Amino acid sequence: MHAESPIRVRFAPSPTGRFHIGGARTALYDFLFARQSGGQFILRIEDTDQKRFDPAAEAEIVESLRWLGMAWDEGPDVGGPYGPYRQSERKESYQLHAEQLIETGHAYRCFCSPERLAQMRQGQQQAKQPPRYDGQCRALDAGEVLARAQRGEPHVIRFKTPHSGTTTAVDLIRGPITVQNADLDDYILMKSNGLPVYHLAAMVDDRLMHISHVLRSSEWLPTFPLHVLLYQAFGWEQPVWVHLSVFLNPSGKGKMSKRQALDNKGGAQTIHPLDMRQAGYLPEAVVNWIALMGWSYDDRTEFFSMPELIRGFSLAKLTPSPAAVNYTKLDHFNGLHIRSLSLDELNRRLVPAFQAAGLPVSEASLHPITPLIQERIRTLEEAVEIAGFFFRQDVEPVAAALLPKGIDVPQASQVLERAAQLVEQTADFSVAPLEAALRQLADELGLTATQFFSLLRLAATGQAVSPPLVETLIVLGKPRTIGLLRASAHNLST
RNA sequence: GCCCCCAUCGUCUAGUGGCCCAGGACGUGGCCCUCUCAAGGCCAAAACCGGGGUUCGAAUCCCCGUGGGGGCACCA
Repeated sequence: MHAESPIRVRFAPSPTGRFHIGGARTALYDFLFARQSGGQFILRIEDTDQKRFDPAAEAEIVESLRWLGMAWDEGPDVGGPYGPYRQSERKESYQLHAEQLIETGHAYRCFCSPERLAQMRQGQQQAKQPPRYDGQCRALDAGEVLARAQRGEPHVIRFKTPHSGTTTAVDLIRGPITVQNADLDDYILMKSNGLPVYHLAAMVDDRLMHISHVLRSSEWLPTFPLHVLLYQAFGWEQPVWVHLSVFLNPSGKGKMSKRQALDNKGGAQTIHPLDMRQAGYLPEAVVNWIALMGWSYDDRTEFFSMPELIRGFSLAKLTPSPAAVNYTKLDHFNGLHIRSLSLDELNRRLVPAFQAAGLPVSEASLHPITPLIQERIRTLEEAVEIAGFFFRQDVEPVAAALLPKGIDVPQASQVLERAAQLVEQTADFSVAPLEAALRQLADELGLTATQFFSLLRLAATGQAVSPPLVETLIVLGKPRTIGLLRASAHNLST
């Protein structure tokens, strides 16, 4: 806890499933804190559970963090001075530390079978007792233990939790938390397969990797005292502990989970960063959004770029209460970030969205369209909805049933023909003159601008909603505009 | 059942004893702008969980309730 010691933080996910925004936020706070303090951000993979291990999960973690713009200084792929950075590759270290605990009287070997433990737990639950190890192996004779172990009898190593007294664990944002040691269990530290459990592995690694601040989910609060006890048993100085609040479902009821997030209709509500990428969200927006769930800067500033977050982040402004995920706010941030992008940058990011929809778009062909839609879209996906017609050859002619109020079929046909003629005769096909000419024509025809432009919009785009019409016609070009207007005029006259 | 954490508008939050009959943002409603849709501008409704203390004074401190969340695995 020395102020002078270098700041080192780690994000230590377990590769057991899809990577979600809860993990992303923990990583983000780690990253921000490390960057602003000139410290190191370390990625450590906690893969000690063979049963739940999923090789695809580590790839998703890496890909997600990269997409979100968080680079780590040490990790399984880049190495570092305290590697390896995968716990499955650090077995010996855990074994050594467990042995040390046994030697110092802080741990013991337990030969109880999983079956016996299950039975014991069941009995305790029926008797409305808290399920805890009954300590049968705790006082085993040293000679017997040695003999059984040497014989190869399967066993685990348990922490010898004090039966009396209290333990105080200090969380940076919650203050001291004191518990009765009697309420704690003799937790398993090493499984019978020789692999450590989180409690041992994480503490040993944090120590060996010189982690100065531990930022982790508040799911660890219940076993926080055990972790402190472990540090004390080893005689180590503790890091600064920071437990981050959990994310709740949008309803505020229950911990955020995949199932409930997907239950909400609307489809776009995913908790996975990579799905957000696919749905047309900007990494800048996702980062901005998750940064503000559990942390705040002041009483008014909400828009942040990554550099601004690095500058403004502070552990002191973290909040301890759980936060319900709010997707409309994500949309809002995405809109803000889309509008803050340069035209060229937005253009570049828009191309893949159109291509994913099967439209033949290039950066060059999209270039004149991007400025027309920048302030109209909230996701990159929406760009396809609003401007996809530019690249489609199958725009439907106006149907009689869709005509704007106050215009009948013969009149509509006539208006479109007149508009086509006007376009044909316009020498200077640019915004100001074309708009002036069109408005004059609307006037001559006795139509309001809304009626007139609505009709043209339908004919030129096949949509009731589009970018500004005059600009749209210019991008479409003279021949295509004339063709589209006449196609509808013709369609309505037959 | 036991243990732990949390508690300000619907949601995210500001607030660390007087600046607060509580500020911002999203969303919602209205108005303006306007060729549609947006964007933008203006306005509005909307909260200190309850009860006891402490104090000249409490959203802020303490206690008790209540509510919500988390945990109680040879998972992390």
